[in-house]
Amino acid sequence: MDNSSDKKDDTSAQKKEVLSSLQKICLVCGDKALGYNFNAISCESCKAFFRRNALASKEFKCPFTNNCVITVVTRRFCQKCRLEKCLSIGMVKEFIMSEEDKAEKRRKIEENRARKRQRDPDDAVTSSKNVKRDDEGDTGVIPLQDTVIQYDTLSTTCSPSSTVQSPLSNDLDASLQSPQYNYTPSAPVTPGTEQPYPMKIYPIDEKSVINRAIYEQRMMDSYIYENVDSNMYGETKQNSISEKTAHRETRPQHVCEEIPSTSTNPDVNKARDILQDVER
Amino acid sequence: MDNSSDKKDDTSAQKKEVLSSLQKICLVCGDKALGYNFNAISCESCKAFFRRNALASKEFKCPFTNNCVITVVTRRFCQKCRLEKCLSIGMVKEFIMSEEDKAEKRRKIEENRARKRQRDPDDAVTSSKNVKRDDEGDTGVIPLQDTVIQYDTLSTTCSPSSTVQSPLSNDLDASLQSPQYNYTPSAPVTPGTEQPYPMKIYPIDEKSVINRAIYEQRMMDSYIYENVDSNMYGETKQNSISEKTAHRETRPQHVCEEIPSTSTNPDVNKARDILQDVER
DNA sequence: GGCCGTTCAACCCGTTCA
DNA sequence: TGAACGGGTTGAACGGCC
Ligand SMILES: [Zn+2]
Ligand SMILES: [Zn+2]
Ligand SMILES: [Zn+2]
Ligand SMILES: [Zn+2]
Repeated sequence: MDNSSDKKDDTSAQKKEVLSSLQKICLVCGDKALGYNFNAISCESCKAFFRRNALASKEFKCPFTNNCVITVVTRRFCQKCRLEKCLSIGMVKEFIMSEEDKAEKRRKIEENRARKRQRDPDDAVTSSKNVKRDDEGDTGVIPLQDTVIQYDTLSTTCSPSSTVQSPLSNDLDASLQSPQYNYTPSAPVTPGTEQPYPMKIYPIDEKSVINRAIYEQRMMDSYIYENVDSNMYGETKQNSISEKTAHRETRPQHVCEEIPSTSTNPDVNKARDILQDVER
Repeated sequence: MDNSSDKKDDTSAQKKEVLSSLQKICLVCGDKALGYNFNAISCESCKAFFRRNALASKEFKCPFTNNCVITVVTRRFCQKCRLEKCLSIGMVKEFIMSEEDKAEKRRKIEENRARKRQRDPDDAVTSSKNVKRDDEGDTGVIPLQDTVIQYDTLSTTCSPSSTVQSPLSNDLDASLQSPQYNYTPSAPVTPGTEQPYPMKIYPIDEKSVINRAIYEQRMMDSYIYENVDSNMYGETKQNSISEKTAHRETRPQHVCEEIPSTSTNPDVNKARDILQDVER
């Protein structure tokens, strides 16, 4: 069908194109993907799905074998398996902004807007998102539309076990015994500021550590593509592309930019631990 | 300037539109349909009928010869044949919410309502006004979305809520590819030790129907992919603004959607035949 | 340009009521 | 029984920071 791309004339541009097209497939459902979302190549819908459901405290249930094949068509049919697949292909729920993060972001945006408006008063536009109604005795200055909602409150109970293990780490280790993973037990990880988080929410520090780990994971993505591919994620399309070996050097860099830089802690070991924890 | 693809896109869009208008016909009775219900294009009445009766344990009896032609007029006359037709054209009774699910949903709605009430204790419905200022005149009024938050804190067990879940793919996979998969009704394979649905047992024949639907679905899948692949995945990118109606193409879903005219599913073909008959 | 969150219309499931 | 409706979920499009 794609006769246009038949010519594989080693133009690196072309190669790259093929490569990129290969990677533009959601690892969850096979739909078209634009890039990474929460650390995995995924489509817009799976991105939204993951963001909406991964932090929910409730657990979906699949009345069958917890093995539903997720495709662009069937993805809506079983939330449980879809979410599980999201996790198994490497989406990281810790990357979802917490309520606080979101609030802060909103605040920042508002700030910027205000600044800009001040600079160009004539062009005033929408702006203020939360106007406070006076008729109600609201105490705080909090944006009213999103109540706090602690998703993690209580109920850590779930996830007792079962579920599939993330193939990612396993495959990683197995397929390429990366020497870079020789970690040594040390890791002080300065506790420093203690976060009053009641539970599962990772303090900033830890989060950045996770990011670090994620970075590594990403580095491995290309390998996964090469080795695992069709057999692992089962029947996602026919896929067939033969020149897999060609795409070695996927994605240039841009990996590090995600790291918030709040903490420069090079503690990869810990990161890995946490990551595995997370994956579990 | 890829006008060629443009044209193709156009054509395809057009075709799709025609198709979609054609498909707004209930596959069961020929009445006007609004969309999919329980995985098949069907009218409101057949939807209600199916929901009410598909899970009923009692058997209907055909007053005639089990061969009733179901039309918008005759659909009331024989429940037996109507239900059968529903199943044969691809409606899936597993998509009907279980009692448990419904209760959960009700509870959730109630919860949301309460929360909202609490937030806006004063009157309701002030949103009649659409403040859609674009240019200027910063009114200070904000859109104030009334959609609510997604993750509600603590719902314990969750459930599928509105979207249907179905193991379809799984079953499909199993039954189509591994014949050894002999699903025994007694063991729905619930990892959870507790009893899921009170009546989650699927008789064999029913299952085959599901599988057939799923098979169709999968066929559809590849069909869609082929079609979409070139024009949409190829250069969708910006896609430009254009009409809103144009976007619908990414959503191919469901079983017998755009089956051209030759379907691999005899039932659907038959349904279509009958349908045409009916229309006459 | 990548990747977050946000928005909103469409979809589809259940409920209600005549 | 079926038309009308309420509402949760989904996903495309978009805004915005980096
Ligand atoms: Zn996806
Ligand atoms: Zn499932
Ligand atoms: Zn009908
Ligand atoms: Zn009959």
